[in-house]
Amino acid sequence: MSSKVLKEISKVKKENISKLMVSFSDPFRLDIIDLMMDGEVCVCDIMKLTNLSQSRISYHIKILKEAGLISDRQEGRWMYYSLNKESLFLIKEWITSLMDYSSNRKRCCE
Amino acid sequence: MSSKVLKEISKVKKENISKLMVSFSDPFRLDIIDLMMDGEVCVCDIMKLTNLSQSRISYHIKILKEAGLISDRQEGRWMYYSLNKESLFLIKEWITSLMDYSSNRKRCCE
DNA sequence: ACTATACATCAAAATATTTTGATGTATCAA
DNA sequence: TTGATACATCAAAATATTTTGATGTATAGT
Repeated sequence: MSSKVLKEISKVKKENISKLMVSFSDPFRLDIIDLMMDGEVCVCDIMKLTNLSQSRISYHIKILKEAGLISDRQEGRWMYYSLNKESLFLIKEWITSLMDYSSNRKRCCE
Repeated sequence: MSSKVLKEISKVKKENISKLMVSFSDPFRLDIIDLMMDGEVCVCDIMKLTNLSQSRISYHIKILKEAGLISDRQEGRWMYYSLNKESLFLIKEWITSLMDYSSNRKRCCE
């Protein structure tokens, strides 16, 4: 399967980006990400602010974590989650390279 | 449901971004997007280069189109698809605003 | 008018993701 | 050590997405 831009930034990164995009593809995850904009949040914060159930939040947090989008830090009984700037940078980099795609039009099927 | 950054860039744009992210969340769609990097492609091109079935490609193309990520142009029996720079810009803008999130750490649950 | 090509659309089946509710684990405070 | 809190994990159910194969539509060439 051809993959110009994605191949350029390596196979590993392609999988990273794929997971990051999946992270962003759910509206509840977008809301959770949005809550992390101000800094760290714990699951209890997210519960209060979104009315999602605890296990439901844990499920989405897990996906964000496995995508490398967030980091966690334990403090007693609380888990604090926050956004990883490196991951955001990776996506931005990819979007930028997509945007720089050559705009010269070609014909096909000839 | 709270949505700071997303709210800033309007409800309509939030839905746009959500759809764009869904577009990127499938590996085959990422491959199709990648093929469009060099300019326009037709379904037949994508078939040749990816070995996906025609209806399968049509299905994914439809999702990309509904997300506003690609434009089409008909020429005889062929449909030519290409990436929309505006959509890519929208995503980049969003990622950028996410990256600019304030890094001051807060406590919660107190 | 007939046939082939290029693609879209549809319904059913296959598959994947998400949600729920129950249970498990670690921490803390009394 | 007991009970409460904060969260993770699990299996089953609910739901959503994707794939397949068949059929439909428009265009083009003969």
